[in-house]
Amino acid sequence: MPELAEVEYMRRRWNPGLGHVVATVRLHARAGVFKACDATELASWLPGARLESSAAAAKQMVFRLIAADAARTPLWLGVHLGMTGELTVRPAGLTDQKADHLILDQPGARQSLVFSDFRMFGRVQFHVGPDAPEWWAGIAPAVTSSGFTVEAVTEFLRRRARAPLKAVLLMQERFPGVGNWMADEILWRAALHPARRCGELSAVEIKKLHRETVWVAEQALRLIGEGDTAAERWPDPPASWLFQHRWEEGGKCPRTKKPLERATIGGRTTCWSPARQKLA
DNA sequence: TCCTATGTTGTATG
DNA sequence: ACATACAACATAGG
Repeated sequence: MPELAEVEYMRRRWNPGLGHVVATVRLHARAGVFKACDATELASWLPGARLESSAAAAKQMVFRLIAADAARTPLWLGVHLGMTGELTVRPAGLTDQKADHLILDQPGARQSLVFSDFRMFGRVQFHVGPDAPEWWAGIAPAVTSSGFTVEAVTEFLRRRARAPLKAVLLMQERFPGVGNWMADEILWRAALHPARRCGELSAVEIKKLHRETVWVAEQALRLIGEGDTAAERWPDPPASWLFQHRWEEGGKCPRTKKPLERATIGGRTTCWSPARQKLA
């Protein structure tokens, strides 16, 4: 499920754990969920550590802890939700579920912090020491930051001149946090056909693409900021967004009221409004 | 049975 | 070396 704003929403779900000590850790190292980290190291460092803070960037989350050793060693716990990952806070004492991968018990708060993901495309990362690990420090500047410039987008599109716009918007090294629905939303608002080749965009079109990328990210973040993280799901955007119509059969473009189209572009199911987004 | 799914990565090909 | 395309990963639901 999770793209930029939804990842931020999931991060906040573990907020009740801030300031509390993780007494015990239970991990179920199935499939590839722990393949990006040393699960043994994680299991030896986390017990006794206190959760200090958390942050999200792109589709990555980091939870910062202070270890229980005399040196108060900083710990970095990373979570990527993949397609179906979830973070929850569970009352202490409940039995583990089938899709649970990592459970941090905080008896002082009578709760456990749980990472579950039935499809197992999610990833846990772990790093010990004062310096930020590459998987966190190496994330591209947020699309809502001053580092996301029209010039950077222009250069990026130029180097990928033959690729369809849709495929390039999904590239995390320039559009961190953008996923399938955000890419479609951005292109729809910018009135750009998803199959357009990146190299053929005018300066004005690139500017529109940049502006709508920022807008969609900002609005999505604002929207989920109003949501209750104890709820089943984050608040969906209003009906004026393509988001609300992209999956429904016979869906209509909220702007032109003409039928939407769906096809695989850039390897992903893509929805667009032919009346608004032209190829030529 | 076959198809789909809001993600990333490894591999093949150009 | 770089850009591009696509199978693979693993599971559930229509």
